[in-house]
Amino acid sequence: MTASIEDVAKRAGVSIATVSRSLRGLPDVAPSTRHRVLVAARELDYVASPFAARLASGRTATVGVVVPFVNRWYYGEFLAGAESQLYASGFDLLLYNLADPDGRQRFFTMMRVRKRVDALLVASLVLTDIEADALRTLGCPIGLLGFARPGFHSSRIDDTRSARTAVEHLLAMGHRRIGLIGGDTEDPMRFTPPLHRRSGYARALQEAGIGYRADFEELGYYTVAGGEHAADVLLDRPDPPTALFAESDEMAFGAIRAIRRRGLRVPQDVAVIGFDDHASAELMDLSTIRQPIGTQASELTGRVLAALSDPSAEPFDRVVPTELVVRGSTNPARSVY
Amino acid sequence: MTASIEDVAKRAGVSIATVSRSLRGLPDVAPSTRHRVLVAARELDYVASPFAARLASGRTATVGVVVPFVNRWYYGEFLAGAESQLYASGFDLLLYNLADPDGRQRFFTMMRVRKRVDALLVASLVLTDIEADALRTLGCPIGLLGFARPGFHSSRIDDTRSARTAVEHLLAMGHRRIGLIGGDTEDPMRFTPPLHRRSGYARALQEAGIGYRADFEELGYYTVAGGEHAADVLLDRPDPPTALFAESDEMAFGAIRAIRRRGLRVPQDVAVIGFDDHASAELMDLSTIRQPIGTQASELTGRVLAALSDPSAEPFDRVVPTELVVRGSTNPARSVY
DNA sequence: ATGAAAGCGCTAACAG
DNA sequence: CTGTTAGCGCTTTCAT
Repeated sequence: MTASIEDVAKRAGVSIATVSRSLRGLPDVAPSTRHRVLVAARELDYVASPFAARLASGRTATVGVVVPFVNRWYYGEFLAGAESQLYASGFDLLLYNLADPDGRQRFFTMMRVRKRVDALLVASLVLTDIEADALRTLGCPIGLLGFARPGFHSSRIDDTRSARTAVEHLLAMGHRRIGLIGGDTEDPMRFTPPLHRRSGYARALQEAGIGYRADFEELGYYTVAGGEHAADVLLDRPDPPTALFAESDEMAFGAIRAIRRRGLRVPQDVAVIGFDDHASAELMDLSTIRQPIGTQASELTGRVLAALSDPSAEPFDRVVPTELVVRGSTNPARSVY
Repeated sequence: MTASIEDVAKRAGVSIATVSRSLRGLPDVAPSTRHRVLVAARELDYVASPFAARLASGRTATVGVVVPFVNRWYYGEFLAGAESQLYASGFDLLLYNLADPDGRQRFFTMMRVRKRVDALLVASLVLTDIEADALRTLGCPIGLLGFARPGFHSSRIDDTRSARTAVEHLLAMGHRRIGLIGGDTEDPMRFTPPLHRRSGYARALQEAGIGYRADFEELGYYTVAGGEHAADVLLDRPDPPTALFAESDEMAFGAIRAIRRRGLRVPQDVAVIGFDDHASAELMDLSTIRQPIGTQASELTGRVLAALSDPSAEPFDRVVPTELVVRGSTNPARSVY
């Protein structure tokens, strides 16, 4: 088998306790001793067994990361941010992909994470009380991406304010009939965004003195196909909207497609604004709200790791700013085509 | 603290060995005894400490998954496939995102995976001999996604054959001047695809009796922006191509954009075909080669897990079929707009 | 500054 | 079928 701490101890002529101290960079080791240990370890190509260390120390040096869908752009970005920081800090990253309501249920009832992680990062889930309780029983710091909840750390954007900004931009471009393509607030996966983005939309209209019209709202289910269908429905109205606000870029892409398929032009006939600044938004020349996922990911990860060293640390809730990005889908002057 | 195996043993009035057997479903336990143990465990809300079990058994019940970029569509799909299978099989998934050449180097020199996994899944990396050796020292089954290598398991598509199919489609549509937007075969991240997709392109032209033209080949670096620039260069030639084969859909998206920005139409003025069947390919109405990532992921994961129970299992190399998907970017009759 | 020794919470022979 | 007993390879007091 591979070398153990005892082999290193023998070779360096010290006790295993000293090897442990030396290798972990603990104080109270004579420089010369440490050097000897380091050399011996290198010569034996020694790596400490993480499991033995975890069992003995009670720390797992592992952080669990829970995402609704690994294969969606947004969560990929989040993972990239979290991973690099965790790796650099010496933590292992245990991935949990919920994938669907079943997977979500399985995750929260089995709680396989138990005894496996020092901390947990959870992305974009509107937790039920039961789920929140399940997480609390882990007894470890937990970071929430996208929404706040008492007792948890969080990093997020102001969805309401940002949605309002998007709609205000449409208003500023002269639109008065503005449709909404949203998510299902009753969706079994219960995402965060739909709730607040929708109210931001409503607020902007209200402040502009425009009455809310239920027939200008349609579900797009946060997918391209859903957005396409929603736009079709909205544009079939007798008095169709001249602009559409989609709660996600994916839905906006679908909307653009629906508009073009009707032989209409974006933005001259119908303007479209999305939300997220998806990697393809620039390609689609889509105006949108840019949110810094990397920033949210690293701040969240950083604070959760900090909470590990200082458990008395205040739970924090960071709201990072978003930015309106105007492209050709709302302003013909900006069109790249 | 939380309940340990001893607490369960006491409560059930048996030895810890019996608890261990009962909970793991091992044979040679009286049904009544097992039942008593199960009840006691449930009452105490007991979960075995994975680290203690790993230390004692030598098995980690963990699989490492290495991807070049978590935040790219292709790897998200791969992860989704691998995760669901690993989770279902009771394995933890340790994620490693290389992100850039530095990260890659760090991964292969530090080899932090050592002593942490029972098996490893590696996506799309053309391994150097040194890297391959580093992996071999892990002494565990290793599955490669996207390319084969002696001593490793693999699941992949036939890139050469598929690229040929793509170009043959262009030829069938009457094109004779076909440009290539490819990846850098000298790229520090050393992806698999560029090598073979390029040769498939060359082969198709050759068989059609069309000479290879170096000035019809341009690097797109597997990004949208790169594809856009490459298309611009190609279309600036005195005698520009009438069709473009991009080695990835992302590059094809960029190419389409470049074409439209010149006021030209796809496919009437310049046809475009990509590769992958990216989630946005349908949206962009892009003809492409569809490859079943989910199938590759699950077959690879399955075989690697099988190798765990039967280490003498033959290394396997599975080539899964791809499919030409014709859309509006090569055939106006298929256009959805 | 260093070592001895007692665990950490399991699994895996080996008895019986 | 069940219990006893060694470890697994570390970390962590507590001495010295």
